[in-house]
Amino acid sequence: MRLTAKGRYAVTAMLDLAVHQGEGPISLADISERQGISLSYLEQLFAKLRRNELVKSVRGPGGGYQLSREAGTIYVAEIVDSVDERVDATRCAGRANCHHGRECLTHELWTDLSEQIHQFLNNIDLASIIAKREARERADRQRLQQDDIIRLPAKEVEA
Amino acid sequence: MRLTAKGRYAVTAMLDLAVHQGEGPISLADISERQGISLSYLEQLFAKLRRNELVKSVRGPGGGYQLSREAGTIYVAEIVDSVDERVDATRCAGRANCHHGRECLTHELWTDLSEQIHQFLNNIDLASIIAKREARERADRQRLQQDDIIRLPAKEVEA
DNA sequence: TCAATGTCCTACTAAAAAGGTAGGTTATTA
DNA sequence: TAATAACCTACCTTTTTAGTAGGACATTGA
Repeated sequence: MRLTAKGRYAVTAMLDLAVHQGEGPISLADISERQGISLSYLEQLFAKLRRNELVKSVRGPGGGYQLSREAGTIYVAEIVDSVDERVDATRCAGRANCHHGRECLTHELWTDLSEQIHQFLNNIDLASIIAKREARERADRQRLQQDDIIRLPAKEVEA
Repeated sequence: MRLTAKGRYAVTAMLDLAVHQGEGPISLADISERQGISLSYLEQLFAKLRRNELVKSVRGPGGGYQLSREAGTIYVAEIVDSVDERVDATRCAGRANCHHGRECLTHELWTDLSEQIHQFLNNIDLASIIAKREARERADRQRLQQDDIIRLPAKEVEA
């Protein structure tokens, strides 16, 4: 599991699509402007996202991209994997200095951990990221209203 | 949160230390041989790990490195952060095209997610990675013994 | 029909990061 | 005092990142 700027761009762009879902196809030019990612770079990323069937495209004027599935069924791990194409492995399998069997121990520990991270990201879908944020904003607004009504000193509200 | 080979090397090396904890200082040469990471590269990584007080060193013959704390109190996120020194930000804060406020939405969604990942890795300590593996191995061994005794067909055991 | 708008595709490139070399100095031990 | 191993700095090669350039193809609407 790698997690670089490339993956971040892809997730950000997919979130952008999710947020504007239902407004018809979204052009990469729009995303480029909104998210500050170069158009050509987005094109390369979306070529991969399309090959992995995470988005579908509409060509021609008024065209653009849409999520190919519901935002609630697209998981972060899929997105990251699509654009990052794990060269990975790096296993000591073919290594000369890894002959005693027990030596591989921590290598395997790492792959175990890596698998945990992957599963974690495989449980976070686009819709829930958006929902989580909206819930937080609602809570923030409510807290502010309470402040207005009860006029608690700021310090107590913090806690 | 970045997650590259660099971070993997660091975590792997730290796991190696954790596994050999109690055997006195472990030299980087040992880790280099066991894990297949170049000595000089390890030196660079451990300079950072030491600055972040995750390991302590003993110089001279018989010297090496040891975890500065119990393996159960060292978390993966700390290790990754130590060596990866997030250039990060990449926030649109100073961006020209990010003026309408609402435009930043997905940027913020990403940082939210990033924070989630960070918290996840901040809850996994070295000892628990090792423990989890040992538990699994015990389970595997027991299953094998059961096979021996009951002689179930392999297919049923799988399920 | 044709110009505009978009995806789609390939090749190239500048800059940064990853990963590794080289060549030391310093502290410690036997 | 020789060997060991941390510690430090500068450099270098390769890979990856992020972006450019230039176009072909599909679709729309004027």
